[in-house]
Amino acid sequence: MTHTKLRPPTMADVARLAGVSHQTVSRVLGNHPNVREETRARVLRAIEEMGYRRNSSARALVTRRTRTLGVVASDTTLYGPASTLFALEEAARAEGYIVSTVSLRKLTVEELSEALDHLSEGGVEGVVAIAPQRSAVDALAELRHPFPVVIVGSGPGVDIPSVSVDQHLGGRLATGHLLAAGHRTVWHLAGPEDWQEAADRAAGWRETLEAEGLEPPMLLRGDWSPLSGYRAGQELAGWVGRGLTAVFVANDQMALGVLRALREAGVRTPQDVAVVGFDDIPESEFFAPPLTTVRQDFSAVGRRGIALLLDLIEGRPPAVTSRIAIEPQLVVRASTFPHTAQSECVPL
Amino acid sequence: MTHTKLRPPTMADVARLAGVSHQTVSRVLGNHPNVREETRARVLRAIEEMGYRRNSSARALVTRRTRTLGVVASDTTLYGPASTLFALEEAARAEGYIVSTVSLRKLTVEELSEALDHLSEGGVEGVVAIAPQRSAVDALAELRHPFPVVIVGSGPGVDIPSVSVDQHLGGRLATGHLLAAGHRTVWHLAGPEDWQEAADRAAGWRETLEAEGLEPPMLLRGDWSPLSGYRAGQELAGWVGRGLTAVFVANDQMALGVLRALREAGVRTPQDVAVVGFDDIPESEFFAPPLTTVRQDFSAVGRRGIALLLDLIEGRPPAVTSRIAIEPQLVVRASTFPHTAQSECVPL
DNA sequence: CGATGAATTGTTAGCGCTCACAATGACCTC
DNA sequence: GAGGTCATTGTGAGCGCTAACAATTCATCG
Repeated sequence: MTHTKLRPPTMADVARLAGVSHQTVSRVLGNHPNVREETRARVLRAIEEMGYRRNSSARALVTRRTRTLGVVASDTTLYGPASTLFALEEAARAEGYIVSTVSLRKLTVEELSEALDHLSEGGVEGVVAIAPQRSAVDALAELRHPFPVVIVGSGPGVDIPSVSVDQHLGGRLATGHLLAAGHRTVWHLAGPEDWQEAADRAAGWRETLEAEGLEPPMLLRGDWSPLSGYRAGQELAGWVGRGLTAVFVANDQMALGVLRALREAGVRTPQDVAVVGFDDIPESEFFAPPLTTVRQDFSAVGRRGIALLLDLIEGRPPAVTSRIAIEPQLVVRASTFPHTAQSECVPL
Repeated sequence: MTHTKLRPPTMADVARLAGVSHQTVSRVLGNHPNVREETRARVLRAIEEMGYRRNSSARALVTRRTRTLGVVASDTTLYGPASTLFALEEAARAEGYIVSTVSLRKLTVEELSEALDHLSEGGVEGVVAIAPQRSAVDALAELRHPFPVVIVGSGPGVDIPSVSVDQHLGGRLATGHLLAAGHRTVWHLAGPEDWQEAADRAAGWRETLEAEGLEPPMLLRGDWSPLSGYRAGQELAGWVGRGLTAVFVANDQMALGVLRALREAGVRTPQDVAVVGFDDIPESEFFAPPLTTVRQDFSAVGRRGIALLLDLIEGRPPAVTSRIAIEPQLVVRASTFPHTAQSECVPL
């Protein structure tokens, strides 16, 4: 542990010790080719000896590059946002960028505006916003900011570059799977109205039913929490025996609540009602019963998001398009097939 | 959206437009008292008009303060680390600091060393390490770094300032609760050996039993995952009828796996075996049955961690002590009392 | 009415680094 | 051996800001 309050050594100090000019030290640090091997070694020794580290502020001042990206997120203790955050940081670090994060409790215009200001003070070169609500996207579109912004987690909406998972396809996969299993229709417990993902999943569900000439049953809404799923589950339990045999729930946490409500109502899963979730959180495999769900590749979202943002920062034309959609994947478990006792993905 | 590639306006540009010196602009921005009201207004108008923002690098260079803190974490998609991360960022932002994060997959010496280097390049003034493994703490103690480091999540260990929840107390609370409910003894499924938290929880469990003159039963180990809990649960099921009526599981995710294994083995919870978890993840309330568990105040950990780090950075003597422990809290649900159908904390 | 001090504003000097360019010297070529 | 090339190193300027000090203005008072 070495943290003296004295002024840390500068490049000039190192240069003096190594008997060269400060510029030569800079060249060594910058891996400039034209430095004699012996000189380089001497400089490196001096750096080591003094415990020298380049002053990032001075460097940033002259290069006009802070190599720092910002991320704005909310609900970061939930699996989805947490995974996205992780993926973004990892991808950014691989490109040599630092990531500064702001985690909001709510994505209101005021909070978003403050967050962007805060990050701006931190000197970020660009920002990724994990903004799954449409209202947040709209707010973002209105805000002025001196750097490029990429949205992650909301599909096409306003005119801001975005990366997201193809939620519509996810909804089709889930619904199609249930129909293929022989169910006459599929009910849906959706997420909050304002969420783009919720809307897209619901749209995928509705269109799949309509493509089969089926009239979609009443749509229920939750707020992503297990509690809201539990309440919806109680309502759903009342429809068992009146045509309800399959439910597509818009996320795994709500599905957990639904499973509990059904269980408490004496409804068996999957014999009486099959349930499909969305997200594939690590716990899903161990629910009662293990949950069939739709897995999203957050890592890909993170990589694409960072790549897109860097394109924008560098002024390059964005790689392919600036509206990137990533394919989700169905994971079948016991909550839809009574005889699939275990996961098909991670066999026990 | 305003991000031109032209050089952004400088303080001098603003000064020219406002008809003052750049220093006066600096004074306005710094809320210096001795600026005439009319001048201040003129400067603010010019700032507004040009969309001026202070260059943080130039500022940091001269003040020698980046107002940036670093956080190193791993397993950030898990509830505990994610909550801690969130709390740390929120606390730091409240103090006007930016937070740069590095999320590692494993806390090896190499990864930690690279992480600290990376953050150092980012110019952090100090770092909070969410390092629950003892090996990580040891590694941290050996690493040289030019800024103070605070550890969060590992109790007293090496000579590094730390903030953590009193895991030992948590273990006592859980075990005491089961004994008070009339169980003759309590089994324990612990976390990985290397984790300080796991060791502390196990120690609390063991000492509570020993204080009652009881010989602690065989200790089982998992890796925090539901899968490892499931496997341990299968083993535990074999001991039912041979003195096993209560299990204290070191986290909620493993408890989920235990519950599933018991259920599959035809063992009822809590009638045959009572189960207590640890963490109080949002899902716990909806497990089958709802899980009695120990809740940790991550928000307090975050605030205290940041406060401690800032004390160190400012060179102040740390507020009280540099070994802070925060009290956890028992949350009783149906997995220990058959007749408590619902949570006592969040009534449905 | 000129002196006194407080309020307000301006001037100058770096912070530590990179960039552009200049200088040096070794080594060729004709 | 004069001129040219290349590799290597040094010099000077300036990035945009704040801190210290200097200068100016203005109200106040003996």
